Amino acid sequence: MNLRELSKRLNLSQTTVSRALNGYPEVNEETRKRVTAAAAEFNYRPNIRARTLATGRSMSIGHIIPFSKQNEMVNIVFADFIAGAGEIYAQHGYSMSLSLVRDEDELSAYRGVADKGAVDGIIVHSPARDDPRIAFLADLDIPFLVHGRASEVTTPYSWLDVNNKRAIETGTRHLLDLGHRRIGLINGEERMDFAQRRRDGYLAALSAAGIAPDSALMRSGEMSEPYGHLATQEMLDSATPPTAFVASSIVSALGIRRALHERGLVMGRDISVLCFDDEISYLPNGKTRPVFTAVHSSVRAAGRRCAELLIDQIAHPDHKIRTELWDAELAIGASTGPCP
Amino acid sequence: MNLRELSKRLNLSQTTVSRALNGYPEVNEETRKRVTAAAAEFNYRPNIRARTLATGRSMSIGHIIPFSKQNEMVNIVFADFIAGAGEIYAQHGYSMSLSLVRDEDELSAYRGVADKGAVDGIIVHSPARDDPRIAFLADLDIPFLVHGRASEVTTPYSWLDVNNKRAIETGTRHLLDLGHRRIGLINGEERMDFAQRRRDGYLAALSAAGIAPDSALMRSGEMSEPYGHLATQEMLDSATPPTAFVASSIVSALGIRRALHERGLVMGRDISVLCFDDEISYLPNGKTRPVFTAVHSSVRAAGRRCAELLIDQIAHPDHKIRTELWDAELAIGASTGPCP
DNA sequence: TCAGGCATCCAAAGCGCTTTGAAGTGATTC
DNA sequence: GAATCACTTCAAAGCGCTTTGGATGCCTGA
Repeated sequence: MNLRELSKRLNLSQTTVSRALNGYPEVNEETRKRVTAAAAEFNYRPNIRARTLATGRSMSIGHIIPFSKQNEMVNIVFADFIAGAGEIYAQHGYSMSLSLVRDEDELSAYRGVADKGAVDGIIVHSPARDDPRIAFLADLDIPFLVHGRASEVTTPYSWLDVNNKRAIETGTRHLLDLGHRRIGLINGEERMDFAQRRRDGYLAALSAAGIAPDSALMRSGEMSEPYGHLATQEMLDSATPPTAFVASSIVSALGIRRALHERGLVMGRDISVLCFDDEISYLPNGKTRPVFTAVHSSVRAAGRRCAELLIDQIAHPDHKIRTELWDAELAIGASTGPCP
Repeated sequence: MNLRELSKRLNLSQTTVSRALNGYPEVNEETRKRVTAAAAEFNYRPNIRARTLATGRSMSIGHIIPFSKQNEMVNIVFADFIAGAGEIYAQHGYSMSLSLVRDEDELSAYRGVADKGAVDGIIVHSPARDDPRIAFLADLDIPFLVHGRASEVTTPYSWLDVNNKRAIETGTRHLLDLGHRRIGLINGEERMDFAQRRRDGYLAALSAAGIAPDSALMRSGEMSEPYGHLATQEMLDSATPPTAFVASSIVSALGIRRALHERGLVMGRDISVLCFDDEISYLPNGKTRPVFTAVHSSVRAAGRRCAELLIDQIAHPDHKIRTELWDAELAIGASTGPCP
């Protein structure tokens, strides 16, 4: 049952039926009732593909999600970001189209996203510092927005990011204020822009306190529980172990906690732990009394806001670039205390 | 630059240009070269919307992901499932379209998925026991496959599921074999089909060992770290605390571990913990020596297989229903030991 | 010489919608 | 009585591709 068929049965033109169903004003109320009744009776549902071609808009937003072949990991925060963005999309009648693209894949692998007309806009996740996707998309002349930034990219582009540097700088200063002098950093992979910025924040805080960085205290790798565990073990085994840790993710922090427990160390007393907390829904840090002292910023809220910004950008292609920098907040939890 | 424009410049018909670009045999090699060269030169990319309308296939698979308003959670395993499915889709030229649908939303909220022509097939996630989506989709007459099952639904449908009952039954028996008699169950929400089946497995194992179930030892709720923590605390505070726990997820198991540590209890010695492990990429349980004794089954592999089954179903709409039941494997880790 | 076959290419008809521009009603106004 | 207007409705032209059902020319073999 398509529009032509339906309009024939109603003895009306396709125009009228289409307008009746889409709520246009120039159609008699009585006619509209007849039409909607018939549509329901014959179980008519418009073909979205045809509509999409006729209107020139696909009402769909693409998400490009990198995932590394190496560790077969999708970024931890992704599910919550999507949940936030999905909420906004639903409100505006958009749907969401995903492409998981391996690190090593060609840019041409953005099938279903970069294809002309497949989506009305694109959100880019977890950019690397010199992410080639950004120039590629700018060239494609399609609205897009980056969650995060790519410091080495010179093309202008829209983005929303957390002030990662300031966040970790603040967190590290908190540990310094507690008297810690040897602070371990367990970071994400530093080709990722956010990881680089977090390291910068860590270094800035040390430097402000007049402490020389020690490369033995800085690790970067996948943000998984076992990596946090491993890195902690190794640092604690050194001759001059750290008295505190800064973790780039609450997931790595879980690994730190496990390593400390195994050695009978009490978190917040013997060793302090501070982490960046994206407020992942199934790993909440506790509202009133956080388990981990953390700088936190809701990735779900970021998803919502990115969706809003992109939709706005699609609606008004005139003023192009928009950027937003969010500050993370420090919340003191049970995992930090004065340097013993 | 569209097909017509391009064919004009080449002094060829649209037919020939289209065929040249899509690799049909009935076009001169020389002409094909000219065409591909011109396509590259003018940066021609076919409009996917038009193709989709002309071919009648959207080359896109929809995923319906429920998420509960209540706890604002997207199922933990979702990201890895998607990563697996996405791999297969990429191989077959499909893209992936997501709809996050709130529990309380009407079925009509499946915009962009149930819309006619938007997708060629659908994967349904985390079905409830009487999930209304299944009958709805069967009615829509579109290929779909359920990851999991819905016991109370009578309409036949395709599915892939883990044998949740047997898995937890096996796990529970392992604890019983170690001498445990009071075993706590920390389950997911039991309107979810898998949670119900896991409870069934737990009860079956107890019953086989001649142990009467104790409702004080059975909890169900969101599969988050804090819930695991809370449930454990409460059970340990009872007059007759359990000596072992069965957790429905590795995430709840993390909460159990935290609660035990807080009380100075050693996991695997004082209290045993067994969990169901979906092999989430950033919470791996350890290959050689698992942290948790667990019944495990890869949700990423499930994603891959679901994608394969659905694509096959789309290609051969004739033999309709296909089902697959996977067995989870028990792997002994460090978290279980003889009842003290 | 001509039928038949092969290799290329093409015109045109969709796919199922939206939207433009125009036209058909009565009712109202001058 | 003609002109104007608001309200409805419609025919038809796209949107940009794929695909059907021929054409066209050239070569082969009888």
